[in-house]
Amino acid sequence: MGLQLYNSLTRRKEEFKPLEKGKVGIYVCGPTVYGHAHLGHAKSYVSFDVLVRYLRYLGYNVTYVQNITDVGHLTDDADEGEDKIAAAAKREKKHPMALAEYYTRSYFEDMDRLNCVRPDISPRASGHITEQIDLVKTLLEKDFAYEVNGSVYFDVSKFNGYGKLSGRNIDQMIAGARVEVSPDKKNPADFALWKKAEPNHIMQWPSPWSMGYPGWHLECSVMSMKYLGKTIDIHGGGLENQFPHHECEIAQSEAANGVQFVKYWVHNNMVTVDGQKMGKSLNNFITLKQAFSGAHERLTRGYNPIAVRQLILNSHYRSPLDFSDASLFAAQSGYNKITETVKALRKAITSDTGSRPDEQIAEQLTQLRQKFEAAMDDDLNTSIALSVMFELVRLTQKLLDDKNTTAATFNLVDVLFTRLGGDCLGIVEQEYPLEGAADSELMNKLVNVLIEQRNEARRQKDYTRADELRNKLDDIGIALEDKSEGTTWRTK
RNA sequence: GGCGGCGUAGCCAAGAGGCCUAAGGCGACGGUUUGCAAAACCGUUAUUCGCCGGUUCGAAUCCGGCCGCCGCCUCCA
Repeated sequence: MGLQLYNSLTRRKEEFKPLEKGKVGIYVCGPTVYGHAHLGHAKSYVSFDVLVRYLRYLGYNVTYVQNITDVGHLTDDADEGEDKIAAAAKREKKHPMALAEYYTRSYFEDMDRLNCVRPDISPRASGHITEQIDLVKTLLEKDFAYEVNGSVYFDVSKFNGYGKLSGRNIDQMIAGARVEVSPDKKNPADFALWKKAEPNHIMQWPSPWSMGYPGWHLECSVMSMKYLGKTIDIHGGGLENQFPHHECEIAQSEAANGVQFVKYWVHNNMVTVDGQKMGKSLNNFITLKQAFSGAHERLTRGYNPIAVRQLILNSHYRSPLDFSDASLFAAQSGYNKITETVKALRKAITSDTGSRPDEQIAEQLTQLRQKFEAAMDDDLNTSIALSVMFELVRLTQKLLDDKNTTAATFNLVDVLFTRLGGDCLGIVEQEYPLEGAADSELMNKLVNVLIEQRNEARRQKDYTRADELRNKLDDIGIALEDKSEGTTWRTK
């Protein structure tokens, strides 16, 4: 069957076929870096990360491009308003480029923690001004655009495919327009390709029309073309960008090149927090740093970034996802279960090279792998893929209880955890640091001193003392577990 | 006003005409284990898929109506 992807352009699942055999070019709309990344970014970029990972698992040579928007994205509608970066820079009293750099780093940091693979290319809009000017020139030459007072607009009426992605028609939108239309525009749906800057605007560049800056939609077209070609395999982004952003990208790209811009449009759905749209005014706006640390009044604790990732993968990328403390808590428990199982499994793998894997188990593992792949092939059904991981957890625990399980069998199981849970889903790590996550060896030694004290008390049958030690550690978030091979600890 | 989505157990969430007397996770409860716990394991937890009607031999899945929730259309991932 092969990978089926839901294509927003055709509104149905289609078999994925790359333009060039064995190779995939994918462009994903990146963040506008004027603030820390939030839960919405997490859902979006984890979803596309899994797509990229799965394409690579299938053997494709993937080029993953994700832009960084550091200029041109306005705070207001109808191409009026301020530049988001400029506005935030003023607020934080920073140079716009310093602000963009700061939040770009913050973004990568958060994405790293979510275990998202870095894009192959992370182009900045501000680094592609000349290319953007060139595209505007082409559109003017081909009469798809017009200049007014130093600004250039795309003439939507000249491009008859406008609306094909979002299923809208221009007349409808004019009727429903709630915004005061710029007097410069011929048609309310026209959008800015180049904006003339006010003299005090820091970010401005010379162009044939004015000192100014590019319109927001332009950067994606330009950078997509530059790094992946005039027609690309996959373009991803959030559903809210389907209109107008992606619609505008299609218009300007196809008008300029005369060929199809994108073969498969993939859109992921939005998040809500406690059942409502996430917004600063609702006090439910949660950044990733807050989710990881727990520093938000809606959260009772901090959550492991991979647990956040796992929660995202628990539902389908095209379904909306509601974040709540309860859903995060549930994901954290599930994440712990998988992680602890993998750790125990890896501990059980010895250097015994002579053993052979159990054939029945090998057969079961093959079936699990097939179920996983079938789920992922079906438009990335990560919910089922994740359930396979839990089936694997149960099987592993059974094998761990069985003294006859060979090292070779454990190895086979680990291969599945590593390939499916690790490479594809990104929830199983290659290596886990010391017991207790990010803690130092010193910490480990320290806790072991206390464990030794408690075990001494237990030997003396002084259970009051033993329980007191355990409770005190529990209070500071360290859980002790007495196992047949000794007492272990982990952070909660 | 225009466009779209959703409503499945206490909670999250798959399933999209017969394999469903409905995956998986969380939680809860009972058991095994334990000094007691924890973790792990075993078992229980929806005869039913918002409501009402229809199509069909057969519907959670298709159609119609109603109710409820949400999103986009304006910056957002």
